[in-house]
Amino acid sequence: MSKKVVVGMSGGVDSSVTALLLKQQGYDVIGLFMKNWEDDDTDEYCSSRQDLLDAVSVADTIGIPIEAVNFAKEYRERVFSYFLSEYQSGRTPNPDILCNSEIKFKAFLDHAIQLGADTIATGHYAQVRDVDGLFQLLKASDDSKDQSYFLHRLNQKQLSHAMFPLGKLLKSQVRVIAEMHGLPNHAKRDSTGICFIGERPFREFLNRYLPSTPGQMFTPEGNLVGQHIGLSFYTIGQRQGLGIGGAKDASGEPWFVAGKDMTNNRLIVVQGHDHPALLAPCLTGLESHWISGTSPQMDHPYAAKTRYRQADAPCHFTRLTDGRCEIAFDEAQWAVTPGQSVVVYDGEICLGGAIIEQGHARIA
RNA sequence: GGGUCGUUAGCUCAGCCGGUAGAGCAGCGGACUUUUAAUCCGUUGGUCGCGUGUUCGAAUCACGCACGACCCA
Repeated sequence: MSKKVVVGMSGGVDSSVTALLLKQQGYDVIGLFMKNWEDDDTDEYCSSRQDLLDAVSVADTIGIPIEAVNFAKEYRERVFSYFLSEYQSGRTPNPDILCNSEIKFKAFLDHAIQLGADTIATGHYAQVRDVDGLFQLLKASDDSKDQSYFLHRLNQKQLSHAMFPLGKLLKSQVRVIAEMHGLPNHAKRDSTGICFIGERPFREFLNRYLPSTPGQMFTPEGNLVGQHIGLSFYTIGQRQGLGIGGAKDASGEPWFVAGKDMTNNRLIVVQGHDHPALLAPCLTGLESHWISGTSPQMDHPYAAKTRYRQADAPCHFTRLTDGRCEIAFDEAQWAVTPGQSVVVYDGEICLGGAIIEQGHARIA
């Protein structure tokens, strides 16, 4: 009897090819379609019905069973509530990281185990390596699609049950495979936006859940330069949506969000992409999570990124108390944003990371 | 009361000695992207304060008016 693997199928090309490859390798593959968001099933942004149809169609083509599961309650409780409270506190969370550690590799994994499977597979671009019983998360071969950033909060148990069959493939190869095998969604657009919620006018979406408290925009020097609609609706490094054009001493350069003064409800903005207030050579992190179970070494050169799809930046790590840590970069990083995650790499190995508490102007 | 300067796209401004207007920012759209940003590409938009005059022709010259800033009394 072949090994049973449950594949999370989204209706997209990546998870479809994942299922296809596992089937070809002889696994007993079961497809599961997750529906985790149903707040606005009626409106135009809900594409999950089409996604389900695509997933079913692909399963049919491949010749595997598929069923749908609904973790909307879990998603709302474990991911979305956090997402909202973070925004309300003025930070910029990354819900998809939580979605992986709490939904796909927890609720979904548990469900798969109940179905009699020992392993789940997803269409993530990343790799797992078993080194004498210690599971490592590695970057994908296709560096431009690497999604280890989103998976850095997985633990040993979760990784031990995970497979990422696309880890050694290029995205372009995945599309070719899909087309070769006649998968009906081989040309479907890559999905973007928050996992399960999708892409949508973000302010409008947030505004449905969060109160907006308008206030004023100031420069660090204390000059009033504009009005804001509520601090929750901005993030560090943001340029668009500020509505500031032409000031008295205007250099003609665009304006960026450099900070938030929550107590006075003020948005701090600066002019020019390279303004020093946007640069931080150092940051402190909260809720550190290390995949191996132990934190990185203090005197070892690592690389880290403070945002998804950012180039790894050389840095050094310092462990602090209470799950906090400090990361000092060789070169200052642009728009280090509280609430986002800093993810640490040792070469191709993703070590884990922490939630950014604050960027600092100088190394402590 | 007198004088100087200013009034051009949503904002800040450029348009030399006349031939019916441009740039940055903002805005909008697209690309990139399973967070949010950034970045890149493209793009809308102007009775040139109002009136009269000079001229073949005025945002550009002259005169008057309005408004604004500053200066002298």
